[in-house]
Amino acid sequence: MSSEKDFSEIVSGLAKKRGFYWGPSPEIYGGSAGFYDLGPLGKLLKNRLENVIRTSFVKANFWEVECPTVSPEIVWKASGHLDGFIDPLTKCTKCEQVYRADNLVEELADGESLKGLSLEEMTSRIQELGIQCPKCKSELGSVEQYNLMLKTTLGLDQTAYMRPETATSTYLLFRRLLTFFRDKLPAMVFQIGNAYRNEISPRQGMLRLREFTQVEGQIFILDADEMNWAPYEEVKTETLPLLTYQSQESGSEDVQKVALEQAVKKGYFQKPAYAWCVWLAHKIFSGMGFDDSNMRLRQHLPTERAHYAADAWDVELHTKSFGWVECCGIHDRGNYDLSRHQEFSKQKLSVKVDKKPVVPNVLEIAFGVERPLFCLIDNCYDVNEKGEVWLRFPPHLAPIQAAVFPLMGKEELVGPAAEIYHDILDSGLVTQLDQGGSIGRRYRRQDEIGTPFCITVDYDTLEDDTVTLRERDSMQQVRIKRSEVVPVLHQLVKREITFSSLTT
RNA sequence: GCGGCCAUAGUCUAGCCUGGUUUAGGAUUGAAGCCUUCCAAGCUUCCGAGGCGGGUUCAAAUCCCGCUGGCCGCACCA
Repeated sequence: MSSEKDFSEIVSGLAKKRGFYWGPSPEIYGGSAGFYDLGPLGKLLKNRLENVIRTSFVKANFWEVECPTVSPEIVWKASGHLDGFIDPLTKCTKCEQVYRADNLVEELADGESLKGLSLEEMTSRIQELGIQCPKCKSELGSVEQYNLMLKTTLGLDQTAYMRPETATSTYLLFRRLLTFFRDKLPAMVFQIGNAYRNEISPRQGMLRLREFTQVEGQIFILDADEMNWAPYEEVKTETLPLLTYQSQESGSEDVQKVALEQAVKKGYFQKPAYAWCVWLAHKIFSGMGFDDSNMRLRQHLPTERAHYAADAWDVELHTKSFGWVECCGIHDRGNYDLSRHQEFSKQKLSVKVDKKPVVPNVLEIAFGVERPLFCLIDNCYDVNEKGEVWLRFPPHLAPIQAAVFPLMGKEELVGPAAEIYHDILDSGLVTQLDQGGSIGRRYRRQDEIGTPFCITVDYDTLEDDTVTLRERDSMQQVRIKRSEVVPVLHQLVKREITFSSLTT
């Protein structure tokens, strides 16, 4: 087995070679870290993941919205991103090493903290404490803020920011949504769209991007409903692969399969509605091709979680490139966001409960699409001792679902192959017609981009109207009637039948 | 952002140290053709490269500097 670093390069090499993703973009100008282009196959794959996500949310009674990616400064003032999500940085005046001012103080001065101080106060506090650059013992410069939002300007002079999360833009719709949902809570909406973070130094390719597609599902919900949640009752006997904070503190990475209701009983989840959100996140990731052998739900340690959060869990996926990768957060945001926007916008963002105004809580499922996209390619990568490569995508996620070949490039075989190709295309599947090179080479090409099924037209086809259907993973073939090609492919892709059922 | 290492066709790589011998070599992929009745077969032909910008020199892929990007370590990842 190759080292972890080597493997991520193998994955990226294949992705680049076969048109999954390219970068950093713009490549012909040298590229900017944290930006990638999706090639034709990568875009198909991403669309398939987004379709799974969209379908899962819709089936769970969420409604989709889309908001602008740019909002004026006040929005981010209210959300807390402008003041709260800055990093106070200080730079050594001599060696130019940059430090997080708050971390540096907590580390070097016992019991001291910069929490709640202004930038000027932080600077003078560091001087008072006599803190110097740990590296070269020189004086540190003044504390400055580094905001992770990308700044822009609307019109001539209105300051605005690219959204660092889609969630905030969804919250701004609360009054409209309340009307749409006819004043009834809970209200469930989701958004799939781009978000932007001006990372100081993006690394690890597709895992840390400055522009990425975010998915965020929101439930606007009242206290009482959080504890009494009908959808939870329907799934509470299902099990989830949990890694609790207690096991982590005891140094264990062992996942326990725990039924949802057991997890609530044991206090891993405080609220049934939150537990259901964790279940839904797990279900969405299962649909995206990950199973419990490479997925776990990890509870945040008490030190990691925000002070107001009773429950805090992540979905993590295991990769051969980077080990466990954090891919999704399930958050109990309380009523912080709506309260803040109510305060800043002077608009009423409450509902009446027992004749009193109450600002609802928000439960959130949040993740980026590019991370599971990368993890799926990583997980599906397979290579044999001859160096032949397979991407073993589940059929419903494969960019190209079926390829059609004439056994040889003869006119009498190419004609029928082209007809079958068009039939498959018309039926709504993505397919490819390939007559270049030997038949073996063409099978291999499709293996390498993860096409689960290939159809080959040979001389028997001209006699008895049958074709061979070849499965990627087993490399087995079966003859089926030409008229069955389209329906059989659809059944295979939807996993209604297995390939082996055709061979008996 | 700091330190170390690095950057040659789509991909992997040779040459660089010791400047001229190179029309930058190979493998693989890709395209066209021949052959071929099912798993990267064979033969022929073809496409395709020293990141960007400066400097040194008669001459730079080769030496030097800057930028950009990558990897590793540190920091960062709300």
